[in-house]
Amino acid sequence: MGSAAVRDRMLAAGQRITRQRDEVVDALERARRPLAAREICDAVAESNPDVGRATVFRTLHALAAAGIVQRVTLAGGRPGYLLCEAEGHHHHLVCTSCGRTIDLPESAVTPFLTGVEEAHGFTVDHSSFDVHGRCASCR
Amino acid sequence: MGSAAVRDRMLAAGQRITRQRDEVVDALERARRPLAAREICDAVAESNPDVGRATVFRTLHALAAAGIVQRVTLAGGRPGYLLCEAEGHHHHLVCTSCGRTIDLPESAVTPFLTGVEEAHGFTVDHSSFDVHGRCASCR
DNA sequence: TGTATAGTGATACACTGTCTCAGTTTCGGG
DNA sequence: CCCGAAACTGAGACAGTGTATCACTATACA
Ligand SMILES: [Zn+2]
Ligand SMILES: [Zn+2]
Ligand SMILES: [Zn+2]
Ligand SMILES: [Zn+2]
Repeated sequence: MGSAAVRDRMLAAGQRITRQRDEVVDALERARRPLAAREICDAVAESNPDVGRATVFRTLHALAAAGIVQRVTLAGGRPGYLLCEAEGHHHHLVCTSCGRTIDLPESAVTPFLTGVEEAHGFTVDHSSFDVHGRCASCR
Repeated sequence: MGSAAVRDRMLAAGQRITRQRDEVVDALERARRPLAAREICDAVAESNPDVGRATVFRTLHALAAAGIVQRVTLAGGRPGYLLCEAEGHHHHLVCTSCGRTIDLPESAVTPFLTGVEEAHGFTVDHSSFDVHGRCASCR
């Protein structure tokens, strides 16, 4: 696994460390930007052609459940997977130019959601924001 | 077309009114909640089995371009299509219990996005929020 | 009514994702 | 270090989403 922290979080979630999961994490670490499922399959197949597609999806699911990977929406509306330093659920700004992402601190999001809940009598269970644009270095 | 307003907006966008597009709008009007592409295809096929799948997708694209239909994310992450009273791009709260949606006024969203832009030197081109939870009447 | 052009249906294709099932691997305990 | 329960895997089938092509048709507008 990429790091001991990642390893521990997988084990803590009752999940096992396998060769295949290593490959998926490695692919995401090398990219340092969100990848489409297809890109992950291709990257993994390059170092180990025997890894099945189903395993890649299962791994992404397991990594997301452990809070290691976040599912984001790429420009064009297609889903992508992102390996994050930050732990737990959070939101991202996605640069349409360089493809990199910026973590959005929860402190910026919580007041907004609270306001929405109060204004509409709505209880938020889950939220995910797709914010696309240009990062500071791409302007 | 469902209403004269919808008809005019299609024409204003250089788009034509066809029997097939009528069926799609009717299906969405009857549902009064976001529908998956598959559900729309099924509903349309019920009243006119000769409408092709490709046409349904093209119609949804055309309706979205005219601001008549909004693409939202259903519980489970699957895409859905919603016929909105409100014109133009806006965001929604989606109730995981009854499936209905609540329009989020831009006045609630703009300050949040402006704050994000200022805090990160980011220029927002497009945003879409998936907010799932329970509406006032489902609690 | 005529006509430029937008729209259509069939079909093929690519991507995302789930499920099953028999066989394999991992991890923790003894 | 070995064992076994349980997690994991690969293959393959299946379903949904969405785009592209192309010959044909219908619409809007003058
Ligand atoms: Zn992140
Ligand atoms: Zn950038
Ligand atoms: Zn709306
Ligand atoms: Zn509700």
